[in-house]
Amino acid sequence: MNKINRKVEYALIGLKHMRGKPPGELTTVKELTLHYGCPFEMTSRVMQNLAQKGVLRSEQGAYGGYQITKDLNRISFYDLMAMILGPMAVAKCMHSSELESACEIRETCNIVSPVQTLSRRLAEFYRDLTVAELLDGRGGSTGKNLKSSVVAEASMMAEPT
Amino acid sequence: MNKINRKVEYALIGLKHMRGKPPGELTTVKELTLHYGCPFEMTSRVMQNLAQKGVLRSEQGAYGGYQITKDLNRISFYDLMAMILGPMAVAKCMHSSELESACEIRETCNIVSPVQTLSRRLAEFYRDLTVAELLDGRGGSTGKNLKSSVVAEASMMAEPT
DNA sequence: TTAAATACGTCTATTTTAGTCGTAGATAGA
DNA sequence: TCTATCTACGACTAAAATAGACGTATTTAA
Ligand code: SF4
Ligand code: SF4
Repeated sequence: MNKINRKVEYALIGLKHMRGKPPGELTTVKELTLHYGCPFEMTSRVMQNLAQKGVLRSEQGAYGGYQITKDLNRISFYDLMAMILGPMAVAKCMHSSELESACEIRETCNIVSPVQTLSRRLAEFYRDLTVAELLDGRGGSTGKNLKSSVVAEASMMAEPT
Repeated sequence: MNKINRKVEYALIGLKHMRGKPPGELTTVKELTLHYGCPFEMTSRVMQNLAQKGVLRSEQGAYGGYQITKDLNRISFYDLMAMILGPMAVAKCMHSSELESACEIRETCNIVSPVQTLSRRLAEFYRDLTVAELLDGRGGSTGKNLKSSVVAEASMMAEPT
């Protein structure tokens, strides 16, 4: 459950790879597929997305490739996901302005407010986490959780049978 | 993206419904399907899961039904999801003890550590959020985000084209 | 004895995600 | 100018996860 999207992983792989390079040096998609075994077309598409959003600069033609142009400290993980997957919608009844794609239960639903709460807080969480923070690995713990021992009780449980 | 699981929604619907009742009064699945239009079999299964985990008490036979037995303040949203969906695995390479279901990229992957970081922090987030807190709607904001204006910059963007 | 409920294994349909194919366009260098 | 090598992108197919249905057994109050 709650699996991270594969495209987003490829984005992280690419960004991590490019970060370790001297400034100005380009990276081709082929290079990424050879190093990490990620599928060419998909990775290519992801890089194109990031280029469109201004995170990368693309250079076409022979000896072309991609290059990071934006400070990864200024890009939240939320942004990264949104660039690749579009805006986050935690449930069917959100962002569905009109009738289209709305939830068939919505009229009688008693948890719209809770779900909106969840959506808000989850977005907050993702926006608060920068891509640089993630890639640099200094994400041990928020330290915020010293008070949560009250909740930990029921946490050990197996898969539903 | 990041859509909440439907079964979990049905669980919340059921719990919210039962919370509004006088103690001792039972709730049938049929009652839930009539009130909220959620599918009978699925909702039934979800309630069975919650009963097995001790959140609900089930009474069989005619005039049977379900009843909340555990303090929802002591159940994290993480727990609720885990009861219904099993343990959270943010990526293929996690919790896959042996060769089975492991990521085909794992040997060369350069982002295992970042992904583990994400996993840890996300679990922390979900464990820190109680079901009661969610259902009662007092989940405005964590107030923790006053420092995140630096990140908000790139947040307005449309779907990938 | 019966009606109404939970319990649960298995199956099918739908939706989402992952990955491929084919082609067009840019550019450095021979 | 021609070619190798790259990005750009629309459309398509395959695989996996999610959502839901069916069938049947068991429990229990009336
Ligand atoms: S169930 Fe309620 S909350 Fe979930 S999508 Fe439908 S309406 Fe929104
Ligand atoms: S890509 Fe890297 S992080 Fe993601 S699953 Fe495979 S190994 Fe784990």
